[in-house]
Amino acid sequence: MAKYAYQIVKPIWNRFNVAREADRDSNGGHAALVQLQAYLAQREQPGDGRLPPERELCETLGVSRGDLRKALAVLEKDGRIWRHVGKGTFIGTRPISETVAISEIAGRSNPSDVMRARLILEPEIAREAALHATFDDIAGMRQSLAQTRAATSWRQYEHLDNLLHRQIAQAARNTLLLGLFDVLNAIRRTVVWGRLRADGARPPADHHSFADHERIVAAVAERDLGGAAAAMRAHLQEVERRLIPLRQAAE
Amino acid sequence: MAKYAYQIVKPIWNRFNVAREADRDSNGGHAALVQLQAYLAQREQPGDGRLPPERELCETLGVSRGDLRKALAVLEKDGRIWRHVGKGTFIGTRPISETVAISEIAGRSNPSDVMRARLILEPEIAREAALHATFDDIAGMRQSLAQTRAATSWRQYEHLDNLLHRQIAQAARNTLLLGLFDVLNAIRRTVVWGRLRADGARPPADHHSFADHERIVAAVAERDLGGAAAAMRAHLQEVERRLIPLRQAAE
DNA sequence: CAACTTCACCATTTGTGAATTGGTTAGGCT
DNA sequence: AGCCTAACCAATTCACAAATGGTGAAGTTG
Repeated sequence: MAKYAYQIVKPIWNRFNVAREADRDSNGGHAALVQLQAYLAQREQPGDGRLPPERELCETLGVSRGDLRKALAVLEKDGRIWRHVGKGTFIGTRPISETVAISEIAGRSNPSDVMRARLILEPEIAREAALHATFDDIAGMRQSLAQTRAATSWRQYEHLDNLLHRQIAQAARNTLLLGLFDVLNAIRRTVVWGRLRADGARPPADHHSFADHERIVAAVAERDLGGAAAAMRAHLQEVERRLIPLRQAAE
Repeated sequence: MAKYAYQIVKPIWNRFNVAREADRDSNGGHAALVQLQAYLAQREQPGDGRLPPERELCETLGVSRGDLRKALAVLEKDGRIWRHVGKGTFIGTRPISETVAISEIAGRSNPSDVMRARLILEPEIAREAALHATFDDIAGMRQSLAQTRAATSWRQYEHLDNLLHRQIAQAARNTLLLGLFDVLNAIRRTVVWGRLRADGARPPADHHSFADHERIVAAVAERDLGGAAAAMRAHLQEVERRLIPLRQAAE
């Protein structure tokens, strides 16, 4: 299966070998490097910048695998290629890390950081939601709102609260903002992990969040951009205010 | 392979069926729900909170798969279980994904989404930076600023521009905001990948970004919170304005 | 003896195909 | 009209083989 097209480079080992001075030692590696550079230079670009496997390439170039690896190591240090076990050898710089570890960020963040980030992101997301929400979005929010009031346990309430906030983020119709919201949310849940409320089996009927949430959804439904943002900001500030005594009690 | 131990619950279908009033319709779903709740209640916790597959469980409980699925849907909506195709059904809340794939978000985002998100995040990050930046932070920004002016190629300029914006985010002294900035930045680089400028070998001396950046850094240095946010917002809006003709030219 | 060559082995990744599992639909039945 | 059954669909998991860079041990050569 010859996926990758490449041409054979005639060995020019001897030419360079005898021409250089004081290379009684380690000239093999240098010759392989020259061979490899010549190979790369005359190589056409197949889009995918993958080189043949070492075991093939060393035969193609007429050098041993050890020497080829020395040459490849030089090019890798220069940033001209990058390698990975099981993947192969590729031309160019190593691609940026494809994934972000939630726990890594969460481990260096505290609840205050989380609250600050929420206060920055979520009001503006609510503003976008007020601009882009569909009727179905709003209907879904109203349904969650009603279910939130009917929650019979804090656990169920927090699940529904989560759902409502995410519905708002989804209504913003911006997958990137939704992605950032999800990242922030995952970190929040990691940071406040285990911080359960024990003061009552279910949220009281006059819990501030019910009215807060209603104001937010109402503003979104009325396409009141500023009102949605303000309502969300007020809600989060109230949540923050209630969080402080909890933290003090934990000390 | 019976990985999961569970006991058979004797059908109590009839008891509930005849006891309820006015349930000539849709009592099947309710009976299945009661069966399922009884099953979950008497079930011991095997650490792994996995339930048997639907096809087994409906036989065990003596209900049809359709009714079982209705009951499972209710519990899922309550946040008591979570399900996923190919994985199974599990007790508890859906686990948060430990890693977020950049390309997954980037693949569903467009440059407009990116710009909107930047306009939301970065001005507020600049505000935080104005509040928390140390002298070393500001000195580093000024150095990057000077290097940006001295860039000899667009590629080098963009590298330094990147660095400056990240220094600002770092100065906010909020690892969570910095993490969100990094995520956003990685997505931005993926979305606009390959959108290279061909109109000149290096940025012109009167490029708007130079003055923009100077205003931002100056506001941060003077601890002018609102000024830093406003300067960053103006900068990004200018970037956005310059982006539009590029997009039109691409059509 | 020092360097090179060759070979074997290791850890990671990729690819493939079968089996599993939640989600959905069509047909028949009560 | 609603329920049941069966079949199918799509996503996931699992096991296994092949591919690939990384490493070291033995033999070879000058």
